[in-house]
Amino acid sequence: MIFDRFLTNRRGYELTAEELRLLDGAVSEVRTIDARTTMIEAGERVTSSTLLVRGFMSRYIDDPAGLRQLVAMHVAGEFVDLHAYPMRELDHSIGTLTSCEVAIVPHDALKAVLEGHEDLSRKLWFSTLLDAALHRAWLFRVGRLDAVGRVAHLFCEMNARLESAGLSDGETFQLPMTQTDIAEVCGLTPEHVNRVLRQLREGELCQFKSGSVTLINPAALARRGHFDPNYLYLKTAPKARWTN
Amino acid sequence: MIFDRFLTNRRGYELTAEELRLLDGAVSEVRTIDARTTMIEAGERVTSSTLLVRGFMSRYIDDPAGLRQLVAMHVAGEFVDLHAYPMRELDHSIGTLTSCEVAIVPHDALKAVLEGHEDLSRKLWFSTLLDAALHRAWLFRVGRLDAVGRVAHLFCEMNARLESAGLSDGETFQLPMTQTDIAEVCGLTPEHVNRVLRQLREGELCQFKSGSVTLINPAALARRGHFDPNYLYLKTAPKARWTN
DNA sequence: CGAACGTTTGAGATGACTCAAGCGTTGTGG
DNA sequence: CCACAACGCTTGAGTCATCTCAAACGTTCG
Repeated sequence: MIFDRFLTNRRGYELTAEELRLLDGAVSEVRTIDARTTMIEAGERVTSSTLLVRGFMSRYIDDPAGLRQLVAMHVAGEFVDLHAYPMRELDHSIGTLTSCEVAIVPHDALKAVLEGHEDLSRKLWFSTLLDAALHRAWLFRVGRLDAVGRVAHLFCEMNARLESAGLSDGETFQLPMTQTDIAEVCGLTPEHVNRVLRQLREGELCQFKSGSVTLINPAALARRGHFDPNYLYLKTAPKARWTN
Repeated sequence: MIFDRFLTNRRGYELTAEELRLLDGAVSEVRTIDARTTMIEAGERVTSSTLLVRGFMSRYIDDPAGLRQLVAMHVAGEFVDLHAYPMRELDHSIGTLTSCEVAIVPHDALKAVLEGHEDLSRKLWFSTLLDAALHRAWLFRVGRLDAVGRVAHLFCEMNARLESAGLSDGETFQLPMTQTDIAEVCGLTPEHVNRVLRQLREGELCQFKSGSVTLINPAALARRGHFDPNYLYLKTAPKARWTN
C-alpha cells in the first residue's frame, strides 16, 4: 500500500480504505532516485505528481545570483508536488537529499480518480494547503526568530512530522541534512549554523551529529524556537510536551 | 459582478462567464469592515470564505511573545481565505489595513456550486496554491535578501499584482501600509525600514510616502530586489521591463 | 593516495537592532 | 476650537548578531 502513510494523523483528513485504494491505483510507476539529484527544475511543465515513499526531499528557490532558499522539506508519506496538478508548472525546483523511492501519479490518472469523488478531492486540496501552512510557519521562523531559535524551530517541526510518520520516537530521529542545508532553510550561513549547533549542544537542548538529531530537552527546545505545533494540523500532538 | 477581478490575467485560469455567474451566486452578503480590524483570529473555526472587493487586507502570525510576522497581503479581487474551505480552521489571523468591502461566500453554497464543476474547482484550488507560491517568494525574500532588497522585492511584487488588478499604472500605486507593516512583512524593525526607505529614495529607485509608492527606476529596483515575477503566474508581465 | 566535501574555528567587518529622543499629523474630548 | 493624546515617522549613538574571509581538519570515495 503505497499511500499508507499519506495524511495519517491529520485532523479529520485521514483516507478511507476506498480512497487509499483509488490513489494506489493511480500510481503508474515506483522508482528510485539517487541522493542529491534534481527531480524537477523550476519552470518545467509537469504532467505527473510524486509521492515520497522513502527518503528525504527538498524544494528550493535558486536565484541567478546563486542564492538558494529551501522552501520545504519532505519526508516519507508526503506528496511532494501535488500542487503541480492544478498549477501545471512550478516556480521552484525539487530534489532529493538522500536516495529516495518515489511513486509517480500521472495527472490524467489522478483526474480520472477524482472525478465524482469530492471528499477525496478536498483531502488532496487540504494536503497542498498543509504545505502552505508550513510555508507560513517557515516565514515566521526566518522573519522573526534569531539564529538559535530558527534551528530549534526546524528541529521541533521535523520531530513532530517524523513522529507522525513513525520515523521518530519523539527523542531521536534521522535528519539527513548537511549544515549547509540547514543554513539554506534558516536563512543563515553554514558557518553560523555550525556555531548555533554548538550552542544548542552546550545549552543541552539538542544534538545534531552526522544527519541525526537527539532532543535532550524537548520542552526547552520548543520554547527557544517559539514552536507551537498547531500549524501541522495533527490529530495527536507530538509526544514531547511542548507547552512547558 | 463581484468576482470580476478574480483570477484575471492568470495564465490559463481565467473564469468563464458561466463560472463567474456561479461564484457570484454563492455570495451571501457584501459588507464593509473598518480599517485595522481583525476579521478572523487564528484557530477560529470558519464556515465561509471572503472575497476582497475593495481595500487592503493582511494575514499574520502572532506569537505569545508579541512577535508578529505578516505572511500575506491581499488586494482587491483576491480570495483572502479560500483555504479555509478545505482547512476549516486557520493557523493565522486575518485583518484589514484599510476600510474594506468584502463578499462572504458560505462554504455550503460553495460546495453546492462546485459539485460537478471540476474545472472551476481546479481553478479555485489553483488560486489557493498561488498564495502558497507567494509564501515561497516571501521566504526567499526574508531568507536570502538584505534589508534594502527585501523592501525592493515587496514593492515590485505589489506593483505587479496591483497592475493586474488595474490598481497600478506600473509607476505609481497606493500601498496603504505603515512602516511598521513593512517591517512585519520583511522581518525587520520599523526604524530600519525607515532607513531603508531613505536609501531607496536617495538611490533614486523608488519613493514611499504616506501610503503611496512611486517607482523611479523600476528595472533597477527589480534588480536590487532580485525580483522575477514568474511566481505570480501572470499572463502578461508587469509593464516595467524587469529584465534589465 | 588524493580530491571533494563537510565541519570546525578564528579574526575582523558590518548590517541590523536597541534604546532614546524629538517631530509632525491626526483625531478627539473638554 | 483648542489642547493633548496617540500614533507614525525620523534621526542618532552605541551594541551585538551574523556575515565574510581564511585556514585547517576529518571523512568518504574513487
